[in-house]
Amino acid sequence: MDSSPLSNSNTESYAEQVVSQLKQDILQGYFAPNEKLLMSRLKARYNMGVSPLREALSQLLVEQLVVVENQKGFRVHPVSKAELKDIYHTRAHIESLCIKLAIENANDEWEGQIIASDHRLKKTAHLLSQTNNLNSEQARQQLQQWEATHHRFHSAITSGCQSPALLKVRHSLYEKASRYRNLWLNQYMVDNQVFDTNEKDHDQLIEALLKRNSKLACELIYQHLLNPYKLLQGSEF
Amino acid sequence: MDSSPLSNSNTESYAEQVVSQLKQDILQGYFAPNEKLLMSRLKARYNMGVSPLREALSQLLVEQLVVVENQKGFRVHPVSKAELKDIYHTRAHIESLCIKLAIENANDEWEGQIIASDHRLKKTAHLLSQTNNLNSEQARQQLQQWEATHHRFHSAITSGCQSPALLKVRHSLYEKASRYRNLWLNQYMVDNQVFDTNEKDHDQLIEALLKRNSKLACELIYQHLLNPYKLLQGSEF
DNA sequence: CCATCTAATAATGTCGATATTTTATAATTT
DNA sequence: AAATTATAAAATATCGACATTATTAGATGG
Repeated sequence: MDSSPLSNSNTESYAEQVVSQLKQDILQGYFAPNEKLLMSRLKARYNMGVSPLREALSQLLVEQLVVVENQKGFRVHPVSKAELKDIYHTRAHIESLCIKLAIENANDEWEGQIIASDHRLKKTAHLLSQTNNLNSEQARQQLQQWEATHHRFHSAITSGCQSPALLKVRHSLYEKASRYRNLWLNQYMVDNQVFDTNEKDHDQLIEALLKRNSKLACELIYQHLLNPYKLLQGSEF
Repeated sequence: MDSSPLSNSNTESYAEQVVSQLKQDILQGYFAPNEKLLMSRLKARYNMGVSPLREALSQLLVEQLVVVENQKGFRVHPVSKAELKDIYHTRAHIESLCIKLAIENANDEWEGQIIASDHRLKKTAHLLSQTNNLNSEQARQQLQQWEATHHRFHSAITSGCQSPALLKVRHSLYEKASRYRNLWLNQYMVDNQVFDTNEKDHDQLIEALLKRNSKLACELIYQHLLNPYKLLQGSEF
């Protein structure tokens, strides 16, 4: 038995470690879309040989975060307006489906998690609203915190669908959508108006959820998830 | 330019080749669920070194066809009744969604593909109905042919949704469902009754599609895709 | 000056070797 | 005899090296 509660005693392989790092670096835009991923550079950055790197890239290949061409190595998956649209709309459909199923399985535990994560999110948003300069380093961190909390709120709702397969799809689409957000969302697009709208959306959604109004909840989440898309749509890149 | 019409002049890497072979071997049950995938054995079977094999396995890891534990190597992904249920139901939901969107985008080209692939499928089924012994080698091949044609029919319908992301999800779920079919479907479960029911399902579905009756079509496809699940549900394994 | 061919340089994909860890087997103790 | 420990065998994860292929830079010719 293991004394430390959350530690998984068996160590992670290099390949497993580098998957999450590489993924972060692609999602957050450290590597630009379509950028060639030189093995020499990756070896230096992550301090390991080619074998674990290629295994990690093979995984990201399936997740469509990188592309490969034989004898020409790996590149970061390109971005396009068409893919942006596809990802955001598919994600909206999928999460809508999650919510429909979650309402069918609704129980007290589920409701509790929603209320709790909504509360946490409101607190984080409140903190952010008091930050004057949204370009400061402090604000950057708080925004990231808000993002994480926001995601946890949505996860709390969708996890009620009780379908690992569907949740895995949802998560994959969330990641890809977040990449476009990180790449294309200009700083000045995020203002207090956005957070206000978000909070209103959530309040409406929660009301529909608690009333088990499936149709309305699905429609609300669908529109809610398309909000960032509408902002991104006009972006140049 | 390339003279031979379909040849992609750049050769496939070993890793790319072995992905599809390994996948086939897992989906068709050559490797049993949970079976340990010894590198020595894989090297001998596919005639290559560990590097391309590990890269291929890394891809199948993301597709949840294998699992890995550090320092203990790869195993075939286990099966369970819970996963069987999840996969089949999620697949039914996803394909239902595909059809809803396809009807929204409906056009003549789409209708044509449906009619054509339905025709091909009926011919294949007719051939099969004339085969007496369903256990013969000939029948086995015809059944596989029917499966492929059946899949093409459904692909023709769903491709109308025009969403690469959604279709990718659908395909992944199809593969995983086919694994359970191959592993658990007893020979004697497939009889002419099954094919008759299938044909009736399809006729109803096509009628709903052509009439743009989205609600009905979604309900029909959902039930249609759960048919094999109902058979498999009771299987021992 | 631009295009084409050639030489060099660099990067890729794969293999074999190695250190480490796990598993199987034998020996020892209670 | 069962359980524990020690030993041997096997398997894994990673690295460095090599052959092959792609890319770049330079030279040649139009």
